[in-house]
Amino acid sequence: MLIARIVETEAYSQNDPASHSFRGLTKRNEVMFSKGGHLYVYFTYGMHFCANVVTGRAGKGEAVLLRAVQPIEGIDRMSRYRKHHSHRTERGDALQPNLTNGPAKLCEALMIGRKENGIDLLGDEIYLINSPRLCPPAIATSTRIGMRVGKQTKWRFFIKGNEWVSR
DNA sequence: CGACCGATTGACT
DNA sequence: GTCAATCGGTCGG
Repeated sequence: MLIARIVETEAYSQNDPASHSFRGLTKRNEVMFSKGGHLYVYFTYGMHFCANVVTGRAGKGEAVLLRAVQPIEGIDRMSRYRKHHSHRTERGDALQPNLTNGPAKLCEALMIGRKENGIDLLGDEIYLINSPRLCPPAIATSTRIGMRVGKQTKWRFFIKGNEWVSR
């Protein structure tokens, strides 16, 4: 059993030029158009996987990208699944964990890949559980990371000050 | 069919 | 800060 706390996300919707669903349904993004509560995993840059929680009604093409998680249980196994990583990395003057602080890193650490695309998150393989609700001041927002279009939309959400956030 | 490129990462100047 | 790795999806001809 691996347990991790989601500490950073980004939102994507169909009328959003940065979203995979922007140009409509394709083989690759079909899970993104499924009913909310499924896992949409995509392969990118020829080597990385990234995972999303589908959030909309069927046909809507809405999902939330998991950008960073904080290991809660099984951190030793996660560390083994991550191929090339130093435990900590620079962020300005400070050091921060390097295990699950990025969308492709967390997939590697949690062994999420092609096979996990389309998983029903209400099942027993991968699922979400509640976490104590955070008050708004504890959540920060910003523009999303790594895109050429849709840069201005502030749909990145992360726990302020959490050291497992990607940046 | 060929060309381009990406919701990234790690290594390096 | 820059850049290569590496390949499937997407689009134009």
